[in-house]
Amino acid sequence: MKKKLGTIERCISDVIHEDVVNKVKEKMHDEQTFYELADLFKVFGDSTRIKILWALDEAEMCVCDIAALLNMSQSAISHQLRVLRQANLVKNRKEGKVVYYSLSDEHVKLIFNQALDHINE
Amino acid sequence: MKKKLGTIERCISDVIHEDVVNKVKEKMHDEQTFYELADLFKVFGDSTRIKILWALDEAEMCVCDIAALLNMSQSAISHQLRVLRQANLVKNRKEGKVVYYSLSDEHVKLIFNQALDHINE
DNA sequence: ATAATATATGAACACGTGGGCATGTGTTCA
DNA sequence: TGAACACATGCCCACGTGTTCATATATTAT
Repeated sequence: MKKKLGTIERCISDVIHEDVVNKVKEKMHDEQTFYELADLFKVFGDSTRIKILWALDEAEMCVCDIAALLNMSQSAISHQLRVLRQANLVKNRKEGKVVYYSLSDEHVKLIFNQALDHINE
Repeated sequence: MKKKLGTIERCISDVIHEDVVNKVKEKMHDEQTFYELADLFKVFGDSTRIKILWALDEAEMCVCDIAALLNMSQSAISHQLRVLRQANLVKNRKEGKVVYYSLSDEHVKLIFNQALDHINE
């Protein structure tokens, strides 16, 4: 089964398993799905945001509370909450000057638990 | 219940819910656990790596195969495989010149599925 | 209205990271 | 032994991102 690939600079060899590659290629999701997945995980990929999400799973809290809990500036927390909002991971409710944040769905906890399972071998 | 916090520049107010914060603080995981979680998600937070992981869940593949499948350079794939190896997400098996990669455990797929659930509302 | 306070946001900066390029390592084949 | 090839890796740079600082917005109290 000879290769008839044209002038591709990468890995032109008979070792490449064209059948496998083609089979996998057929089953591939849209490019966009992978980007969306990566973007979601990107949001989880910061310890500050992880802490915020974990904390909000324990209790609804305002920005002040979270800043105090994590010993970080209000601004930093606010910026991160924005990211979490845009990713639809948290929702908020306003009560006077105070804005209370909470998780917007169950998936967060489920994903966390799977990840913890992995970390703990 | 007045605040007795010293000279902290952040959010010194009576609105802060000290009881809630303290309760959540008690239940907090180690700092390190959060970092490990974030680091794991960081690995998932790149579309190239996501594609590689997804592909390896479909079939064991060599570096060449993956590069061809994703239409990327061998170097780029190799760099990313290194990241995945260091995160213990993939394992490899050498056969002559060719190195075959595959997923190292089930968690990856489970985490993916939860994430897809979230994306699809 | 003015002051005080909770939160949001824009600009700027420091830092981390993905991938290209060049090269090194290990293996097969002539 | 030497050429060809699969893969790994170090260096580099362009780009993205988290936090700080300063400031804006919204709400309450005086």
